[in-house]
Amino acid sequence: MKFSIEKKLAGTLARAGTIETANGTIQTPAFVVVGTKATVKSLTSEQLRSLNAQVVLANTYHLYLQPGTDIVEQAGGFGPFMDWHGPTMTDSGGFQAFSLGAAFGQQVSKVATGKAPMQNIDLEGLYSNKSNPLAKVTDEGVLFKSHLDGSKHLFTPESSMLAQWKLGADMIFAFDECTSPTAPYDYQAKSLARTYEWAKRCLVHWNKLNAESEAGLPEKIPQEFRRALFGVVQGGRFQDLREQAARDLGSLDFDGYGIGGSFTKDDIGTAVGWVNALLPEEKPRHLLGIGEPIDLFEGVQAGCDLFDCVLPTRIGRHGTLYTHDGKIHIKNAKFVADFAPIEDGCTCYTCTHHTRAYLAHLFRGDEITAGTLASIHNVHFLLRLVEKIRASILDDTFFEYKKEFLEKYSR
RNA sequence: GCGUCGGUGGUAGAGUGGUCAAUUACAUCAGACUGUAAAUCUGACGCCUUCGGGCUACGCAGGUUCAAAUCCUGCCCGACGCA
Repeated sequence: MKFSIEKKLAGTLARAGTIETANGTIQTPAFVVVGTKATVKSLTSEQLRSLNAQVVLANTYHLYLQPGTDIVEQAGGFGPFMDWHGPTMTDSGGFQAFSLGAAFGQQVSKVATGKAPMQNIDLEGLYSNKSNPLAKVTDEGVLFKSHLDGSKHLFTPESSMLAQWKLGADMIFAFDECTSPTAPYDYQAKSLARTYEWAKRCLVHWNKLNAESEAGLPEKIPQEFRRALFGVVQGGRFQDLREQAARDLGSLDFDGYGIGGSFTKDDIGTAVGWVNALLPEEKPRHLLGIGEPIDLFEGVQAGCDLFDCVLPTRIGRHGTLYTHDGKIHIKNAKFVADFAPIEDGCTCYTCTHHTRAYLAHLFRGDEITAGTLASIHNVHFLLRLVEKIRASILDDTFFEYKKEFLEKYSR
């Protein structure tokens, strides 16, 4: 992998650039579509190509459990397995330490909502084993109970590197602990220290795997074809922890950085800015799991190059669609006889072929095509949005575009 | 015509003297979802309310009872059986 910065936006941390990989080039900032189990839910790889998706991210935990990393390796990696031949990424399984651990059975997500996210949460319950979670974090690694069959599996930095090696992505993430936005300072600090130790172990093991695979080769693999390892910055909502993590990880020889973990809706841009101000400028930064339109503007402005998010496909499947005037719930009664497209002027397949009334009908009838058509529209919406953000950096109209978009979107 | 069974909220279908404005499911109306335990989950769902409660309701009309969706009588309607 090779990252080049094409243009920096004056007065901000934002930049536009390119990431070259063995499987193609990514224009950044870029929105990475999430294909957890080597499929973007409800979409075929052909549809991803039609949408001009640039890069797909799969998940180590899910593919390790099913069908198993060896099967994926035999297929040539998760990209070829799913007939996706562009750039790829895999997440390390670290997020599942959160979603199957502290978040299990709680109504917390990685982005806390509300003005006082630390209140009204049962911390006692969160950090005891009351909710009987499927993941338990120790210094050695994370002990998972499979959500599929209850079987137990230990993920360590080393096993995650090996699994990701087999999954074959161009860019992979270090194994980290994604903490809850409700976790108190003491826990965040303790977890951060652990994630730092894990980061070093990941680096060592990843280098070992690479060295072994290159041993028999006549010459060294050129940088752009080498597979990349991204370190993951944690630290919750605390400035000192975030900055410490950025300095510590920034001094290690990672190819790029992921920014993970906890935020509140209001501090995404701020907290990310703390981090990116300290991370090495010449390496790409991926804001993990973030993808509301507003967050994308904030993240870019704060210096992020890559974003991934399940929202477009998840909320799409559940009947919520993006428009430039804000989100709409297509199942609402007012759309049953609305024969306009989801959004006038939208060039996606769904909008150029189908009406709101048809979508409303498919959703009400529980037809699986509803999820597909909605996902096509939502993914198209976010991909085009980030493309426009990129263009606005290149021609110095970022702030005008941001203002124009947000005024309409959040009106 | 006789006999049997049955008529419950938008639908299906529980309940068979008080704890019933009535289990549940579906439908309906809304909401949530940010490195996917997610084609998922949550709330509302007779009318009114100062949120204490009040009112009207289980085919219709009467009756028994302190109390009826639940028991009795008549009527109307439906299914099946016998003529």
